Amino acid sequence: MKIASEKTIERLSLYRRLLRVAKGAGQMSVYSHDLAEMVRGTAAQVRRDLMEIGCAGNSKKGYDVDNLIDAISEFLDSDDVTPVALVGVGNLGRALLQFFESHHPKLKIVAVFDNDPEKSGRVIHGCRCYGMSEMPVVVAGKKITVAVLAVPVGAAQNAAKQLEEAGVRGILNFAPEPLRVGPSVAVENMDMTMALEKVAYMARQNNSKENGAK
Amino acid sequence: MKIASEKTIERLSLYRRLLRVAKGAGQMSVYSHDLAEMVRGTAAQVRRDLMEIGCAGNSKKGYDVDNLIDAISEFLDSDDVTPVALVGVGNLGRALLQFFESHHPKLKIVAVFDNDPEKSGRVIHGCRCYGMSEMPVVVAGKKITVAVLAVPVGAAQNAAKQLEEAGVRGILNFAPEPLRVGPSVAVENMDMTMALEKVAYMARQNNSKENGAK
DNA sequence: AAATAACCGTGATTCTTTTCACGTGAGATA
DNA sequence: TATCTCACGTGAAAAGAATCACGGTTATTT
Ligand SMILES: NC(=O)c1ccc[n+]([C@@H]2O[C@H](COP(=O)([O-])OP(=O)(O)OC[C@H]3O[C@@H](n4cnc5c(N)ncnc54)[C@H](O)[C@@H]3O)[C@@H](O)[C@H]2O)c1
Ligand SMILES: NC(=O)c1ccc[n+]([C@@H]2O[C@H](COP(=O)([O-])OP(=O)(O)OC[C@H]3O[C@@H](n4cnc5c(N)ncnc54)[C@H](O)[C@@H]3O)[C@@H](O)[C@H]2O)c1
Repeated sequence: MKIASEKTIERLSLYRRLLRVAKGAGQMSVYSHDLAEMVRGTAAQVRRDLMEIGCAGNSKKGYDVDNLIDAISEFLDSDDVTPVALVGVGNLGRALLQFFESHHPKLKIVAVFDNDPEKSGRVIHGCRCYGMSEMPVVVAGKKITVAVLAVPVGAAQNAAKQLEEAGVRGILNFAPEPLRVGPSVAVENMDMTMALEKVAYMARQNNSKENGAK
Repeated sequence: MKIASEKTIERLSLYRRLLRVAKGAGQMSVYSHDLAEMVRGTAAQVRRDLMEIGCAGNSKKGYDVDNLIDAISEFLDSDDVTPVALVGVGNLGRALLQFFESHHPKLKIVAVFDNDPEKSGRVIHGCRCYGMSEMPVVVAGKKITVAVLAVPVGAAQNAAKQLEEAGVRGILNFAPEPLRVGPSVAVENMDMTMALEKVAYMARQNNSKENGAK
């Protein structure tokens, strides 16, 4: 399968979600400009993204919603459910566990890890919690390749290392700290502190634009 | 003050955080390549970013850590503490509330809103919870311009509208749904579903790269 | 059946962001 | 003091992403 740019992948994920709600509302087909409007982008870009995954519409009815969803799914998803590990079951970890429990058909959290001995062995939201030392065998046993990392800052780098060694190839990192891992591990950072600082900055720009300051 | 690209702003936020830990470890100065290594970028880019905010180092000792932190802070932060609102105090909202309570000197959540009458009037993590109808007066009264949005999908667009009307100029949105707001409101999406799909995709790429499939 | 209109597919273009690479200057070395 | 080294500052080149714009196709209208 061809490879697409990260930006395109992000947008495809978005398109699919919006297409699903459109489908739920009974819509059978969409135009590129409809999709564009939904994601606040341009029609040309939508068409380009869809072209990347070799997806054709026709000129009078646009794209068939079902087709599109299937095409995007074939591109983004693996054929079977992808097992995911969660590391760190604190406030955020628990929220995430519950959130992903329901929201995704193809991504399933199948194991959680925590170094708190209180938690080891317990079942949280239907997931057995393992100690960190059990990671290699559990990860290998369940063929886990993707992990969500929600441990405190100081512990993130180390946990990432352990995950890498256990065979994980993609980490969604919530700790506000860049991870050092080998080139065969993809890391995506969800840095909320950064995000909030950014909106605060931009809000201030907007504000002073309004209030006179040229 | 000059305007910088969003990417630059993101990196500045990251630099500052890493500089603070370096400072905590007693380091007095850094070279551009040190910073670059920390953020997994290039030295040239670090220098360019710092140039943007008019920040000079000298050739033998690099950049002074204290100076840099101050320069970035002057650029990113407002002079006084920026008051922030949180809308939606569910699982995620509570975690965020607790998280930001401690972690940031210049951004402070000063009010939370929820439409659950159970929560109205209660104090959660030191924050008074208001009903949605009280938003206009509270936001105006506390001069809030930035909000964190953590309500369920169906409610996000509406809440965003209310925030906009109340005077908010920047929204950090956790609902997996693009918001339609006017051009004077900056929106930053924290779309975890998208992020997880993305790492899963990339992990799969990495995996098949390793296992033969050219 | 010809004309019209709307929208897709995509080469070419423009705009943005990143990287290169080299002149400069400050301290170390001899 | 002269030279050497190393990192900064930055114009120029390269790479990457978004937009433009137009030919082609398909349904509808006259
Ligand atoms: N809470 C939030 O809303 C929020 C927001 C943004 C970022 N974060 C980040 O997410 C991470 C987790 O936040 P949280 O609020 O859930 O923290 P938390 O303290 O509530 O939970 C951390 C969990 O990790 C476990 N843990 C600690 N050290 C560990 C280790 N070495 N190995 C394995 N597990 C370990 C703890 O037992 C605990 O269960 C932190 O890095 C935090 O900065 C949290
Ligand atoms: N929980 C997670 O880890 C997680 C992860 C990613 C994204 N999200 C998103 O964040 C949002 C919140 O998630 P959550 O898990 O905290 O949900 P939740 O159901 O636990 O909390 C939602 C809160 O919003 C309040 N609310 C509902 N309708 C409202 C309205 N119209 N106006 C004001 N408040 C209203 C509810 O009373 C509740 O307190 C959702 O959009 C979810 O998709 C959550």
